[in-house]
Parts: sequence; structure tokens; C-alpha cells
Amino acid sequence: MLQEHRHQKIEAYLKQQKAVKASELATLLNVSIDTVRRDLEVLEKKGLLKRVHGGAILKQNKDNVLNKLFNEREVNHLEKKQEVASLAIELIEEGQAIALNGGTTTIEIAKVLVEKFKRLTIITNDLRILGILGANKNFNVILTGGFYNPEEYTLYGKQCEEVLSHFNIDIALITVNALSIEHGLTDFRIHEVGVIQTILSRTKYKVVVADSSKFETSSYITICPLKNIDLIVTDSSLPFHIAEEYDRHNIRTLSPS
Amino acid sequence: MLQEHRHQKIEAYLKQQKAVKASELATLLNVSIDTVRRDLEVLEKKGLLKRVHGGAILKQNKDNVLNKLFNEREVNHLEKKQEVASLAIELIEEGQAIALNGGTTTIEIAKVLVEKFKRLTIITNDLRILGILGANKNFNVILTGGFYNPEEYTLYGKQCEEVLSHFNIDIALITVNALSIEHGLTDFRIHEVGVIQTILSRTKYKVVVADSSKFETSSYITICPLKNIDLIVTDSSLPFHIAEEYDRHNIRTLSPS
DNA sequence: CTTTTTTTTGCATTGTTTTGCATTTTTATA
DNA sequence: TATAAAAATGCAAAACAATGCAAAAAAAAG
Repeated sequence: MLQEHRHQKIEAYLKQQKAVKASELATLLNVSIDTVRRDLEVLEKKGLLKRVHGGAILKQNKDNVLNKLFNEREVNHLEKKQEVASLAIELIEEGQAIALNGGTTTIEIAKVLVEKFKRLTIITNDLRILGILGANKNFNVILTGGFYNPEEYTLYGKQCEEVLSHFNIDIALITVNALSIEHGLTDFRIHEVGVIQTILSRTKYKVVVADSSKFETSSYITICPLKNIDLIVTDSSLPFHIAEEYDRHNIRTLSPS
Repeated sequence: MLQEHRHQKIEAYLKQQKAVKASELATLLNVSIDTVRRDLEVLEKKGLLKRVHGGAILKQNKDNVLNKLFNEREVNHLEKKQEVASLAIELIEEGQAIALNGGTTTIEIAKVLVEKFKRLTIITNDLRILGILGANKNFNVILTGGFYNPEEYTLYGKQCEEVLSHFNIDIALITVNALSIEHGLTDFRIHEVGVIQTILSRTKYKVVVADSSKFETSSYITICPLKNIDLIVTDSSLPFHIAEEYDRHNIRTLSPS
């Protein structure tokens, strides 16, 4: 049996049973217990389960049902992202033109926007965001054009940036993979970097939305230094010493009071 | 057994089994495992499956945004549209740049394109077409930007036409709501009209794809006279007297022989 | 219909990943 | 703390994948 297939079977079995013994899976799947352990290790890294002595237990995410709609790269830190989203929309005023780039945090923002606002203009390169906001008649939703990245459900490239470059954006809510004082905003999504840079160049009020786990990490490609950013919105788990250090560097951060 | 036949068999088997071992396919199809691997490689590029160690697993994108757009409204004259689609793609050559506007006939064309071509550049304003072609690594798919029309799953407006206006299109396959000698191409989709006009202005070879039911009908908004069109592709049910009359007016039509 | 060209296929070689076993270390519980 | 069960670790065998190449099969050209 294929490894991936085995993983699917374990996942299905676990969802049903909530907890499984490794030895049980070994006989069930006709492989050695070592292989089962390695499988469980992989699935744990995906955030699907928690390994315990003897086997594993299902890690239930509250919003699993909701996440199913968007799926793929599993949404960890979901609750933190929701916290960030709720805080970030406080910065927005009715009628403004907003840019949201591609990412799971901005998706959470889009969900909150639908609830809280009557009239907005939103430009995005993320089809999942379009899916959330597009049906809403009160919002003016503009999708950038461009090449399609089916892994991320986003658009990128010359056409994308061309459309963006004709916009005057009141407030940009940007999500990136990593940020640090030393390296600034960084990301591994090679196509997304140009999009973010273009958005920033067209925006008056530049806001980065990032859950606390992204602070003081860095990724391969540099987007811009942190001094170019007006505000970083994060969640309540940001360690005090980091917040302090950012303050010392004159980088404004905002977390739930 | 022919390569294409083998690919179809693999596809069918995989859809049933969800996951297959390469060795299993080799015995099943009576070819070496190397050939199976090469087959899987091709099918992976088409976005149909994901290769894993030992074989491949079906890529079922049930719950992504784009696939949510499908079904819904049932298509009338589906068989006729498929007939038109199969005929229309005969006009296309490997490597060309093609424009497909929004509509159910162009959706059928997109489905056939995946099967028959290796390398194409396609620009469209229809998200359903993006859903069909987007996962295919062999195709360069460009989505126009613009405002989103959730009724039609299409994009329109200044941004949309701006992106289109930078393209040099080899062949445009245009679907409209109605066409007649007297009124030319007409449509009721107010936003789509501008998109079609822009596409036509950027295209060398202008082809209208229309099932026979659309002939000698008309709709509210005029797009252009028929003399601006190089060819109209239709199905086998077009009444002879209409075909004759179009001929008399020097309007070329093409239907299955 | 035959010859030439192109494509496809299977095989051999080499490199990589996965797996099960043996051994040591850790953990749970009496 | 003692003990058994489970987990981690290192390792070698097996399964699998990538590459280059030559023969075979199709397709194209004459």
C-alpha cells in the first residue's frame, strides 16, 4: 500500500476512533510498528494528531468544518489568525479602498469584513478571498489579473502588478511568511513578493498582519525593511520582550489589549 | 496499446481507486514500469494526479474555490455545445495564444483543450475556465483582472479590458448570446460586451462559437456586425437555408461535415 | 509502398527512499 | 525503584525513481 494512502487511512480511522494504538494500526495496515510510528510522526507534523505513549490522539480543530472549505496546507494557528483579523479591521473605515494580498490571515480578515462593513472597495490577488467577498453586493471587489498559482489560489506576475499599480489604496493589510528586525519582511512565495511590493507602493497606510509565531523568523526572499511599514497587527501571545524590542526600534505593533 | 488509450485507462482506474501503485498499473496495462512512470508524469502535468513514491494518488479538488463554481445552473444544448467545441479546436495550433470569453460554450472548449494540446497560452475572464485549465502545468493561463460578476463567474470592467489590451491574441473563440445578419453579434450580458469587443480588437483570427439555436436571434446590446468576424463555428443542426443565406452574405460558417 | 525521421519503449546503471530489525533509551505504572 | 511496554536510533536490505541509451514502433516523407 502507498504511503500516502496509508496516511489517509490512518487519518480516517483516527477521525472515527479519536484515539488509536500504534500496534493496532500495525496489524490493521499490515506494516511493522516502526512504519506506523514514522507515519504518525509525519501526521503529527501536519498538525492532524498528537502522538502519545502507545499511539496517537486526534487533534480536533474547532473550525475544522470551516477549514475544509479552504483546506490544503492545514491551517494551524487558526485562532490566533482570527484574533489578528478581529483587531485589524478596527483600523478600517467604511467606504475605504483596501488591499488584501494572498494568505490565510487575510482570508480570516475577509470573513470578518463581510460581517462588519457595509460599503468597501477591496482589491485582492487571492481567489479564496474573492470567494468570500464576491457574492456580497455591497462590496466593490476587484480581482487583479495575472498568472494563476493553483497551489496557493493566487494570481501573480506582470498583469497582476499592472492592475494594482493603477490603484490608490487607503489601507493595505499584508500577510507575509516571516518578519524580523534584522531581515524585515520576508517570504518564500516567490511570486507573492512582487505583488506585496506593488501593493505597498500604492498604499497610504501600510499594515502587516502577522500572528505572533511569525515574529523574529525569516524566510528566503526579502520584501522590505520593517521601517517601511506603518503598523504590525498581531495576537495576544506576542512575548513582551519582543514587543519591547520592536518599540525600541520605533516599529509600531498592535496586539489585543 | 496506444499511449492515449493507456492514459485514459489510468485515469479511469485512478478515479475509481483514488490511489494506485505503479507496479500494479504495469501488470494491468502490460507495459514496463518505466512506461507507467512516464505516463504518470504526463498526467501529473495535466493536474490530474500527484505522483508519490510507489505510484500516484488522485488529485481531487472537491473543495477548492474554483470547483465550487461548477454545476449549479444546468446547461441547455449541452451536446450541441460539445459538438461546436470539438470542431472549434481544430482551428487551434500547438503553442498559440488563445482568448476565451465567459460562457458555457467556451467552458466546453476548455475541457477539450486539456485533452488535445500540450502547450498553449490562454487568456480568459471566466473563473470556471480557470478552474478547468488552471491546474494544467502545460498551459500558460492568464486571468484578466477586474470587477467580479458572481452571477456569471466572470470578470469585467476597465481593469479587465486593460489587461486584455496588452495581449496579442492568435485566435479568439467568442461565445455570445445571439447573432443575426441584421443585428450582428448581440448579448444581454451588459458587462461582457466590452470584454468581447476588447478581445476582438486584439485578435488576428476572430472566431465565434455558437450552437445553431443562436442563429438569427438577437439580444439587447450590439457587439459588432458579422462582417468583422472571420468564422462562425456551429453544430450540425444549422438549417441549410440559414447556412446558405450566410454564405450569400459572405459570412463564413463551419459545421461538422 | 518503401525509406527516413521521429517518437516511444524497455533495459541497465546509479542514486534515493522506505522499510523492518536489532539495540539502546525513555516512559508509564505498579 | 523495578519492570514491561513503547519509542528512538542506527543500520542494512529491499523497493522505487532518475538517467542515459539502444532497439522497436509509429509517423512522415519520398
